[in-house]
Amino acid sequence: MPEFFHDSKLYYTPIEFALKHIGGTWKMPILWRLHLRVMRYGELKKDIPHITDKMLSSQLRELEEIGLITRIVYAAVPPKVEYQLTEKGSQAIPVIEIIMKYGVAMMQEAGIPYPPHS
Amino acid sequence: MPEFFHDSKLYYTPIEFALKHIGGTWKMPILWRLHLRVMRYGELKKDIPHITDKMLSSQLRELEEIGLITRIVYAAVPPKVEYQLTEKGSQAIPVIEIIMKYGVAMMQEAGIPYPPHS
DNA sequence: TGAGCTACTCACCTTTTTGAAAGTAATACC
DNA sequence: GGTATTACTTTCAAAAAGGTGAGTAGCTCA
Repeated sequence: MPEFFHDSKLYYTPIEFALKHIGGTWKMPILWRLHLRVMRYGELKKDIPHITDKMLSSQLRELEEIGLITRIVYAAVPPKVEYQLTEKGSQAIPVIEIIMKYGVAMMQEAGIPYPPHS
Repeated sequence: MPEFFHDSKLYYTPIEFALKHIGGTWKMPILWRLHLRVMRYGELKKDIPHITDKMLSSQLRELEEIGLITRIVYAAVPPKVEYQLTEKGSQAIPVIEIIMKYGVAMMQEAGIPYPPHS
């Protein structure tokens, strides 16, 4: 059985392990934006519709922990913090891109227009 | 805001919509096997470690509902039911493949051997 | 003095997903 | 009659994910 432990969690497949890194509702939208440019916390929050502070900061922390992004703190008041994709993080971008394209294709097959008129 | 409804559920991104089709712990492992060959319920159950009857049958029903697989019932006792990937389902295979490869790459970077000796 | 700014954290709650265990239908075979 | 077979369903429980609303630090500027 191809199963394994990592950080005291049991995984069954590489798929599960992959989605531990980039899965959930918010991780891919965050990574995608950070691959376009370095962004501050507040910029991400404005740019990602509906995300809450709790989800944004928890997901950023998780992404930092597994090494996909870097957190850069500037000693200033009010605070300034930037997030940047790492080399490891950039490996996720082609994966995210193909999932996005698949999603758009499925939407078209379902008759949903996208993007919903600009 | 690029958000939309489908089947009375609100989606924020194409990524979310894609993962509605192929996301969760079990859908990709199922689809991957069915792309290799047509399989019976019991064969899938034996081949996918740890999956329970509840998860297998519920995931198969969801995949059938959105048209990624076909359910073929033979009038026999005891029952015989086969599952087959549809044309629409086969569109998901390249996506699954790239996620699998990414998962394996992440495992190697984490020092986890895969497959864990055959 | 007091409001404003930024990047958060915390406690609590609801929803969604997954799991465990048991039960069922219909027929064949002993 | 009793057992085996296959493909399920049902109920209850647990865990994981996500959402809500409020609060905080520390300095600046009016």
